[in-house]
Amino acid sequence: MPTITTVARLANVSVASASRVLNGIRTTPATLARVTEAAEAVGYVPNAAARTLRSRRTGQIAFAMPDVGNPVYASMVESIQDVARARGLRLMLHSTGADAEDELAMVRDLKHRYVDGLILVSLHLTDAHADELRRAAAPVIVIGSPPKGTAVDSVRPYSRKGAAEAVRHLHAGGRRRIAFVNGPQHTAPGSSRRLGYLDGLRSCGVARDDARCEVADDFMIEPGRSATKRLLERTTPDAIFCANDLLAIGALSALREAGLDVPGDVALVGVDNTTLAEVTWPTLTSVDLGSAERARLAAELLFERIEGLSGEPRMLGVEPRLVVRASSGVAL
Amino acid sequence: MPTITTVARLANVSVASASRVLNGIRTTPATLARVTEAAEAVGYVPNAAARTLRSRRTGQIAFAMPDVGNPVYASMVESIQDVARARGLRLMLHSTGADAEDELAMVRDLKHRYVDGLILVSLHLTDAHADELRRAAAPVIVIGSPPKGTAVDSVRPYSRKGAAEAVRHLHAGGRRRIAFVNGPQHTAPGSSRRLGYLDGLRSCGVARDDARCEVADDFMIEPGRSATKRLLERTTPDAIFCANDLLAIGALSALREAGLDVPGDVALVGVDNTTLAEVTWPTLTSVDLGSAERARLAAELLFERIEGLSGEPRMLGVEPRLVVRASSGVAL
DNA sequence: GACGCTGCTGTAAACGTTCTCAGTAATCCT
DNA sequence: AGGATTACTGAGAACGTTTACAGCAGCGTC
Repeated sequence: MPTITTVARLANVSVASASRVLNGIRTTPATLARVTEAAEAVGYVPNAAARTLRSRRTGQIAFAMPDVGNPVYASMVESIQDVARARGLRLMLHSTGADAEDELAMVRDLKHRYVDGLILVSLHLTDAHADELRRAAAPVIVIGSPPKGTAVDSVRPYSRKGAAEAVRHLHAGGRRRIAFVNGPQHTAPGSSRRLGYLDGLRSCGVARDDARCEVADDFMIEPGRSATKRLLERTTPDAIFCANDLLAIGALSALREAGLDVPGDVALVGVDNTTLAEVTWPTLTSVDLGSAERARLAAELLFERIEGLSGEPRMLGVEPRLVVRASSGVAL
Repeated sequence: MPTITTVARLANVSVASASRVLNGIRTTPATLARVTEAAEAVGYVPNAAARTLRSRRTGQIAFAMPDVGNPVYASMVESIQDVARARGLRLMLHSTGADAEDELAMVRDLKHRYVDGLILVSLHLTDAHADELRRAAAPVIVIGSPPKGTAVDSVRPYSRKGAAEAVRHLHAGGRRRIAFVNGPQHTAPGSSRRLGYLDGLRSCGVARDDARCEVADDFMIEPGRSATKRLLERTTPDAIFCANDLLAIGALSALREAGLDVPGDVALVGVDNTTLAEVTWPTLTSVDLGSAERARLAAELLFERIEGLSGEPRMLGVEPRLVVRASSGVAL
């Protein structure tokens, strides 16, 4: 494998000169030509480890998310990859399984300095996170809602607002018995979507009825299905707001099994506006929390930090947007 | 940032001894204790670049696929990540957009030695690929069908067989006008699924009718939709076999627009058995080509090569499996 | 008691870059 | 023409590890 020394020797210059040419620092046309030619001739490619060791830049960033299989995160990966590619950076992926310990390990691992920074999606940021984030060895951007006072850049969704909007949309469509299928309530999305649901009811003047709320074990299809079944055993809603699209898809199948028509008997709204929402039948009305956009912003915040920007932690948000499709039964 | 020198100094030993302890090479209990303690005390973490530079191992592998957004690849990522994590390796992701030049660049980039190996999903392996793969700087495993004689380990799907099986399934369900919506034919999946479709017809004794074949620009939903529309303009099939699930989902929406019932009027079968297949209505019968399994195998082949295994290129395959759901209109 | 082992340890080289610094050649100005 | 300035080059240190090698105890053997 040719090294820069090989090139220098062949071009009859010092390694320093070779390095300069290879890094685009201006030199005499003669040396430039000789080095370029030599590098070309031996097929020289700089060694990433050596370069990193010396320059303290890896040219890599990491993205850690709960689950690669979830289309929301897939879309985030896509966004980040776009930005990264534009800057010539490589993207390292890590699926944490929403495990706090694993998330923490990820932050701690930054000490190895194998990446220049990290974008972390966490559903539930604990004090331990805040602690670890404070002494992180490289810039970290959190996608999610860190508790007040956590010294970290973050990009958050306005879940609560979006959820309320969804409820109002259902109400405007004439629904009065609006149920709620949530994911785990101790997570940030779980708790804020619940608050949003309640906000929505309140702003429509509908009394809250806890019998209409059900919690699934996880933000996934199958848990959504069984939660909806439990819900239907004790109440007959004319609409269900689900805390994300996967839950909504589960609900769809439970409703279908129960012989209920969507949106005829029960209207349905999800959250996240994943690609799945266009694929179901009926197509799924969903609150777009701007995942792709949030990921893009996170990537850009990260790059600024990597470039050396210092200063107060920044907190960005992306406005929710209701995407109306067939499942909510409201004409456009 | 503490380095191994810091630790050595604090423990009052040489860096060599510190290194040995840190790498689990046996020493005197006394030094072991002193070094471990010192490392603990200063929060020492070895520097990845330095370690890589010296040991020529990065502890990273790369996975390059056409498109992160496609659930097939997402499931592959998941599989690979599982295996990688079990071995303490990190996973680098790259989305090529199915661009041959980008794929080649990926292989060439191995010369930078920032990963120990690469798993490459390519839809269309050219001679240029074969060439580049031969002189790859690190082990590469291809998921796909490299042309005969390409010196590379590969894990391939039996698309042709799977496609034929799908056609026979439709025929067994009483369908006689079985159409085919394919993706780009110059790709490996495109051509082999086409051959499989023809095999299937032949083995059922149904005459081939090119008017029933349509080609979409890409293996995606929207192209599938418009291809199906074109198809319906000139013929009235009672079944459509689509070259993958995304095309099938597009077909579903075109059929619905045309007022045709699935599976009543037209039966539908896709390929890949993605998570989407369970989400559509009706649920989608699909040929499972074992993506997750193929990815897992690829990862394992790769690790063996990284461990230093040499020898003839190996070629693995995974048997297809038809997963019957509602869209094909055949009782289970 | 001398000798050869065995088992640790420390010194120092190596991995492949980048970059500071000093030196030299070329150019400019007066 | 001579000094000041500029433009480029080369030597060599540094980045943080791992590891070959030599040194040196302590030990058992004859």
